[in-house]
Amino acid sequence: MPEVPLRADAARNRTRILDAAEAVFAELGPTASTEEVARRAGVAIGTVFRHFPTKKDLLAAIMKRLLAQLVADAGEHDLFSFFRHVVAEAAAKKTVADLLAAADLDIRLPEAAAHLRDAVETLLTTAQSSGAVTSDVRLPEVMALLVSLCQGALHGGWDQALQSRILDVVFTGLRPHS
Amino acid sequence: MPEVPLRADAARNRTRILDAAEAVFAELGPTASTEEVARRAGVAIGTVFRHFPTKKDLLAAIMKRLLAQLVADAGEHDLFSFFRHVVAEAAAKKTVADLLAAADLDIRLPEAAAHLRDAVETLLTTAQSSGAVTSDVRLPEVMALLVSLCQGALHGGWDQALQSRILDVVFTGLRPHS
Amino acid sequence: MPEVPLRADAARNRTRILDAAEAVFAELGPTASTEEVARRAGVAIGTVFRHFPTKKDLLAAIMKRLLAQLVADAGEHDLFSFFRHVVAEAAAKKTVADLLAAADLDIRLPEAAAHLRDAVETLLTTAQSSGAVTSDVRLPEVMALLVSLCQGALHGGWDQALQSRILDVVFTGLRPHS
Amino acid sequence: MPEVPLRADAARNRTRILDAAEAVFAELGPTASTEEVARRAGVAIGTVFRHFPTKKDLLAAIMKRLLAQLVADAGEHDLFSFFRHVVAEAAAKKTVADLLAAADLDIRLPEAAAHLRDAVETLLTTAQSSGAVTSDVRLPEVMALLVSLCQGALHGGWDQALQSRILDVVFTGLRPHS
DNA sequence: TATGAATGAGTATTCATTCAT
DNA sequence: TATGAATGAATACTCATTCAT
Repeated sequence: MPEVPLRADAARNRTRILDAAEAVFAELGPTASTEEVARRAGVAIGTVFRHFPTKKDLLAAIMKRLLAQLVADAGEHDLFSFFRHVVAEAAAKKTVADLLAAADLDIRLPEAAAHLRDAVETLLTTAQSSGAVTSDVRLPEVMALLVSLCQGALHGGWDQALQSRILDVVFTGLRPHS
Repeated sequence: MPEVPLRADAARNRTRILDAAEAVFAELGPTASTEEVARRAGVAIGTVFRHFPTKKDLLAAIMKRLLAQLVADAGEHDLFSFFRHVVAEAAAKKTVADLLAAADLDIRLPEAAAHLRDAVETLLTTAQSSGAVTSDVRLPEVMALLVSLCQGALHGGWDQALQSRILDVVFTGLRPHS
Repeated sequence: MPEVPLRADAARNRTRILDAAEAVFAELGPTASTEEVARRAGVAIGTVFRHFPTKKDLLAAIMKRLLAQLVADAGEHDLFSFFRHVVAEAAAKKTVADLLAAADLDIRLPEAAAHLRDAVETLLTTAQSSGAVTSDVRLPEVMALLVSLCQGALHGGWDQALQSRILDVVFTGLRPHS
Repeated sequence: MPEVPLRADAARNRTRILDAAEAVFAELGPTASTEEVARRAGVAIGTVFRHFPTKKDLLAAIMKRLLAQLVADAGEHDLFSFFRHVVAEAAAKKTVADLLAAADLDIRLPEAAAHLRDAVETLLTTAQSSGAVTSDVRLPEVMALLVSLCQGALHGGWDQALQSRILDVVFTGLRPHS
């Protein structure tokens, strides 16, 4: 939702660049070169910098988009299935986790981060109301576990079965216990 | 434990460099320059490269030492307190988590990684025998949770209380449940 | 005085751009970006390049206009007051001096330069006839002194009083001496 | 006179680089690329930046050396012949004038600039004592005239004879007048 | 004719690594 | 063996200029 609507071609390039950047940083980590992003997007380097004046801006834009997507996804999940979904995404896209965790996320993207927190809070409250999750836990530790698991999934190369068993441990920890 | 024993001064330099590198990478992340490591170690850059022909080698050496330390620490802990210990270390030293998680850890340091796995396996078996941990869980998910929490601690800036609540969720998930 | 008369709006843009360029280069020096000129003129970058196909052309056009203005001013001055006027302008507008001095001025703007020379020659002749200036000096050194003082004023940041004392030395040098 | 004496090879390179830089900037102006300086000096680009961490530092170093040379030269001249000498140098080396005039000279090289001012002051005082220069003029205007003439010589492409006639005007202006 | 997005060569600077002293 | 100067590839970013809309 850009403040000034872009020309059609500019908008198309913006998207292309974001897509390419997401892929490149997912594959090669955040030290990948902007030149590589341009190459993969099929545009000249200047075009990348016209859209994102700084590499940091480019990274921030990716984060923003990813977080917004997660927030949108939250609507179709309960807390546990949202965990599964996010962790699966993280395993696939390096960036999800890297960026979820970016130290300065709150600094650079306070709104986007807050939205995600809100979405998870809703899921948590619902889950607690329905008795699926113990009322002992609060939002911060739930967010922290989500982030941790993403990071783990990212670096760990877990297979499907293992991922499941890991999440089961955490879910058990979140359920009400006598 | 070098195969050919080093001259005393060379050995001293090796240690100095490792110490400096640990500190530098902990502070500035793995993109910190080798030059900075040399400066902090009080040796010339050439000396660093004589001992560790590659930056990767230097990073690997740090990992190896850190893992060895963790293995040694394992002896004085039960599974839960070991979790607490490792996570606390990770929060303090960027490197612990970064390196625990390094994708190519198994590839580059297969032995060191195996040793840590063995140590955790011992703790796990003991914990299961004593009934502290459910016999449902197996080593891989325990390792994965440990790694995930380290990563989370690293990037999350958790305070003491939050860290405690997070671990409680996981511990509950690991305990036997009716 | 374009050879083909411009449409009214095009002419207006041309002037706007020249005004903006003069201001921008005066403030930021000749390394200021053409984009900044466009911004300040309130036109798109393409418009600047349509009117002045090259940055050099834009600079040349400014020079031309400035020189023409100086020539016009000459009519209202004697040699000494003209010196004062030009030097004061130079102190105010970086460009006057920079451009007066541009190495390729004669090459790129032979006519405009010749006109200025003519104007100064008239002033000089008049001054010599009236006995205000020694008949020993000739046009080239007078022009050279004028250019030098402009350059000096430009870079020197002279205050009013100093500027006066500097000019006094030169004027004394130009006056008839027993 | 570096604080820490350099290794012989490093010192040799430092000089080479300064020489090359002086030539390059003289020819192509201060926008010439550092790469060109390296090429002309016969060293790799990294070497230039090891010696002068910033392009500004390199320019400052040239200035410093040039100013020091001028100060040294002052000892062998009276005021008028010093003027001649400096102006002749400026005509030959773009840099002398450019740098003499550098807006931030006082900011970046206060000592070097002060030394030159001192040297000229000595020459001026002597000239005034001997009656060669009027006691009306003071140091600031003398410095300003020197700088202006350098700038003029730099950009003007004056031939020998013209240079002489220009200086004669200024010298006449400086002499005692009835 | 005006717009402003796209191009791409060019520039300062960094840093792992090599090698002469 | 240690030193630290030299190397040079790599990288983020700029800006004059072109061209599709």
